[in-house]
Amino acid sequence: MDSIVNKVLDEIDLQILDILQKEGQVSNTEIASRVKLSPPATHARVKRLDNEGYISQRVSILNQEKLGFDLLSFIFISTNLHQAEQLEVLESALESMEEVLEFHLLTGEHDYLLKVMNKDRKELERFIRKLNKLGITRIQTSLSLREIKYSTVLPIWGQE
Amino acid sequence: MDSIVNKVLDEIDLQILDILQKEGQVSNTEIASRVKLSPPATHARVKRLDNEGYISQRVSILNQEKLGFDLLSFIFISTNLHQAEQLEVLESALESMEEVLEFHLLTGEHDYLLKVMNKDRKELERFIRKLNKLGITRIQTSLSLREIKYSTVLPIWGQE
DNA sequence: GCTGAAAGTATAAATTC
DNA sequence: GAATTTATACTTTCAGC
Repeated sequence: MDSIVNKVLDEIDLQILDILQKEGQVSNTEIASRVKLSPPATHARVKRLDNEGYISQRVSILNQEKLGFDLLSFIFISTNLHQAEQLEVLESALESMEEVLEFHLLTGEHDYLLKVMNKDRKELERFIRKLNKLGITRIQTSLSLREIKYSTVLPIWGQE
Repeated sequence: MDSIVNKVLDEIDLQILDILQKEGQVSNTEIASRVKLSPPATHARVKRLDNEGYISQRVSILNQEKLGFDLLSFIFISTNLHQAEQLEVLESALESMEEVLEFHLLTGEHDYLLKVMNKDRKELERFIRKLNKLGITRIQTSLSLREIKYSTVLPIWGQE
């Protein structure tokens, strides 16, 4: 046995979640046949998993290249802000920017990592200028030359 | 006007893609009413966008916390491998690991960034040991203390 | 791209195990 | 209590226009 998970989710629930996280489009009927349950029973489980918050959202992943997004950057930023309010302002400002795809507080003193998607260098430059106005003291930008893997799939069966 | 995009995709196509990337579950009927087209016309567009590869995949995003994934890390690795074959072996080894959610080649000499999801420190330690066996000379690990934002949505309307 | 009809799904209710 | 079967509403999808 593994963790808390198995106390509320059985094997079939995990199977369903794993199907959904890999193929969001698959029909309830199809899931039912794969987990060897009737469609209504399966549907009830999916609904339960949804209501209980195991499924955060269903989305379509668009093709970055075909839509002209050629410039993915990872930007480390540091700040010398210390008051909680100031940090909150900074965080909500960055969070609301659509080009910011991910935003993490990292270990260390007020070090953040941003994953930023832009169409081109000009847009990235504009973005970095916006950062400068927010009380950020240090900015270190790394460009992604090639995205080797991009997955939203959690390794729910563990790894060996 | 913006880019190459608008030569093959009109405003309605972009609207459809934007709806889909934010709400993968929404029905064709609903999309149709939002873009003010009939369901069949809308369906034909969605199918076209799918066939032409604008939609890479449809997925469900699961709740990390509820499934016990408490440890998200960003790992920078460097290698002194230079032969293309060796690098390919390294890349495909890392790509196939389920705990590796993202994998990017960055600017610089053979510097990669990994986004790695683990349940706990023990699993992360096991993962790092696996890295050591692959000819990686330098490993720098940053832990995410808090995920402030996580989005798969491309800013297709541009940013201001 | 639209309208209207046919096929296929999802979902609710009633029943059984 | 949970899954199944039966029945209904909805959606997708295929004609013809």
